[in-house]
Parts: sequence; C-alpha cells; structure tokens
Amino acid sequence: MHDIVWIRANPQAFDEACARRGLPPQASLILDMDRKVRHSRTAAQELQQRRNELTRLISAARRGGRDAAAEIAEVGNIKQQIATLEAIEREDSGKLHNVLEAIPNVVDDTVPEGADETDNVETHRWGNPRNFAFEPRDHVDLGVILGGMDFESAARLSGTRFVVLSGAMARLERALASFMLDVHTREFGYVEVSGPLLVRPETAYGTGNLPKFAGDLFRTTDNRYLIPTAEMTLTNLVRETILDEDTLPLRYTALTPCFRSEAGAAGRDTRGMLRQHQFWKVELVSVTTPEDSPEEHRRMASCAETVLQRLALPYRVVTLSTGDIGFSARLTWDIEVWLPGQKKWREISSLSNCADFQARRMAARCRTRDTRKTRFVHTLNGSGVAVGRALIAILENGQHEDGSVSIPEVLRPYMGGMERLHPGGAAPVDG
RNA sequence: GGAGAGGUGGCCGAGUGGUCGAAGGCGCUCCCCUGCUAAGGGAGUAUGGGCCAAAAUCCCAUCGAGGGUUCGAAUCCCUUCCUCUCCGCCA
Repeated sequence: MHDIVWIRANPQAFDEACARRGLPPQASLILDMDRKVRHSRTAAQELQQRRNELTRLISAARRGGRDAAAEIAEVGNIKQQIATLEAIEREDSGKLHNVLEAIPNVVDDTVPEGADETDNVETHRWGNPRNFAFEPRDHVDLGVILGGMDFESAARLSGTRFVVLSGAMARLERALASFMLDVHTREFGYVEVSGPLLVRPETAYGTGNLPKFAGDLFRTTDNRYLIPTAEMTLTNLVRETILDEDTLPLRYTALTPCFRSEAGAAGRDTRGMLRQHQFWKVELVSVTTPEDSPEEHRRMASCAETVLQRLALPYRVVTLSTGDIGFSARLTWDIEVWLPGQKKWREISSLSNCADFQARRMAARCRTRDTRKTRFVHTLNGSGVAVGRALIAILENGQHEDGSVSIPEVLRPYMGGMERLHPGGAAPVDG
C-alpha cells in the first residue's frame, strides 16, 4: 500500500517508480481522486461541526426549558446533506483505495532493470558445482533407485504436484527442517513460532497476497486461506500493533507446510518435486525500524546462506530485476542452488525487504520513547530455506555413480548417524 | 453443534441517551520534595484524518466492526467478528 501523502509531495517520483515496474504514470489520476475525496470529506466535516453545535444548543435549550424547534429543523436538513456527502466520499475513497492497493511496491535503486528473470543480476557465488565422472541423475531417477519417493501414490491420493516420501527419505526431510530451525534459533536469535496454517482474508491482504493474487492461494469453504508461506503468519504477528522501538528487531522463524495453487504454472516443472502444491519451508521474518532494515536484510541473507554452506550445497545469489521482483518487495535477493540433474541454478530461498509496504497494509507501527510519534515498521522475509528443494539438492549434489547419496555431515546427527542413502535402502528407515 | 456471558484508552476498570475521547487506579515520562536500597507532591500520557505555506490551545472521526433509531449513542435495536463459561463432539 502506498502512502498518499508521499504521492502528493512526490508525484513525479511516484510515476518514475511506476515506470520501473512497467506501469503507466498515474500520479495525476490518483491525486485527482485524492482531491475529490478530500473535498467531500472536508465539506462533510464542516457540516458535522455545525450539527454538533446545534446539538449542544438543543441540549442547552432543553435544560433551560426553551423551545429548540428551529435548531432541530436545521439539523434535519444538515443530516441529509451529510449523508449524501459521506456516501460520495465513501465511494470515491473506495475507488482510490482500489487503485492504490493494486500498485506494487516501489523498488530499491539497486534493483536492475529487466523484463523477467533472465535480467536478474548475479552478485556472488559460493562453492563449486561438482565435476561428475558420470552423468548425474536428477532427483526423480535417484528417488526410483533409492526408494521412498512415490509420485504414483501421491497422484492417487491427491493428484499431480504432490509426493509421498517415506522411510529414510521422509526422515531426511525432517532432518533438514530440524537442522535449519536449530541454526536459526540457536545461532541467529530467531524465535521459533508454531502458528495457524489457515488465515483470514485480512491476513493475506496484509502481506500483499490479496486481493490481487487470490488465484495463487487455496481458499477454504469457510473463507479462510491456506498459507502459501509462513511469511503470512509471521509477518502478521505485528499487525495492528504499535511496537516500542527498543524491542526491535523482532525475529521469527517457523517450519510450516506451504500451499500454492500454482495457477498459471501448468506445464512448468511438472517432473519431480520441484514445484508442488504443498511443500515444507523454514521461513525467516524480521520486523525492524526503517533505518535498520537494509542491514537486517543482509543479515537475513547470511543466515540463509549459512544453511547452504553447512550443507555444502553450491549456490549463487541474484538480485531480482524489476521484471521478476514480487509485488510487495522493495528489494529481493534469490539464492539459487546448483542442481546437477538439471544442470541449472534453481531458487531455494528468496529474501525480500518489503520496507513499509506490508506494514501499511497491516497497520504495524513503532514508536520511540522520546518522540512519541508513530511510524510504520519495516518487514523482511526470507526462506531459510525451502526444505523440499534442499532435499532435491542434497540428492543430486551428493549422488554417486551407483545411485547412492552421501548425507551431509551436519545432518547425520539428525539421521541416527546414517552417512549414506543406499539404493533401495531409503525405505524402510533404519537407525 | 446447543445454552449463556462479554468485548471501553499501554493495562485494570467506571460509565444505560446530552459539554464522555471517556471517572478512578496501575504503569510510563518530566519536574519538585525528601534523602537512600522506601515514600510523598505536581504536570503530562490514545489513534487516524481534515484544514493550512506550515502549525496550532482549530475541526472531524474512533468505546471490536458494520448498519439502524434519535436533534443527540460508549449507552437503545439489528447484523457480524472475536473472547469466555457450561453441555455435546473430538486429535
């Protein structure tokens, strides 16, 4: 949500920001609407003032035993006018609101211009993709060899874009999640949260998923939404609150399933468990002051990178271009892990600074002790990281010619000491 | 699912039609006194918006939300959301 006061003061800057998002200039249109709203609002308020005066006169007259017929008649008139003006104001401000809430966040100066993901700019890499002496398999083939990865059963149960993991494969998924949570809570100070997976429409609105992207979400019959990411739950923890700045930053992490309809993704990544309707993810959310959010963003990125480094998974970090960055984000870095089976870098974490964009939608504010003035907080979110995709990466990067897979050392304590997944050995689990 | 109770400022808690944006208490901030591991006195302490070049000791709105009755509503009526209690059901 954009700040109308800021647009009033900086209409040309607003149009430039829209242009970077590929949107037509609309500041003058918006300001026209804004003027209309304020015109009827001011007029209505002046009448309300008069009405309040008359009410006081009537009250005094009653007490004094005097007649107040004239005042009562005037109020009757004014009431009608107020109702009319308020109806106009409501309609106009509704229209203005509809326009404002559909405009994406202003992007940061460092966001590269671009039409789509091919224009994202790589900033750095870590690790080196392995040189395989054999043709590396993808995770689907490895799943067949190892066992414990069953797309047929999942299709029978639920349809496409689901998977059933079992045995050591299921345990590996859980090990990954536990490992990530332990890193973020013990080493980086994130507070672990276990919260609802079903949320109200207002909550989805707060993070910017509604109303524009309703099609990406699963809605329940009682008009709730399955969360597409724990960002929704964690970020909204501060909705409609005024936080003392001394308590910032707030850092939350959660392991949750994520549900995505993948509308519009038909035909994309149909093979394997790369793009599912349901997957596990460890999410990181920070709430900070405007001053601190850029540094918090870097910190959050290093938290996510640490996970991949400990898992010895090669990755690169890219800055999303104006054509690829999400609706609510001001600046997004994606971490892309190397998948030997695809010979591609694939997103495994997305780290966004949303600045005050979500905070406005949620009415999440903060205040310093001295100034007493409120302002909107900055919210940041990032995957720390996607568990399903991490599982894929481990299988593909850790594979051997016979199809067995080395388990990263940091996960072995979570796997009962198991060092390798052996062909046919993934199910049933041992240890 | 059935029956009942309730939602007031950071917190507690008054207030059942008329200077109520809201008594009182707690907490917090500042000042004074005292003087030391206590206490006392005073002042201040909601949010959003409008107007304005800007601001205000100017104006409007807000007592869960929305609508209604009334000259006037925190107070009455309706709807809705939420919380709590009991019963039922249940991981």
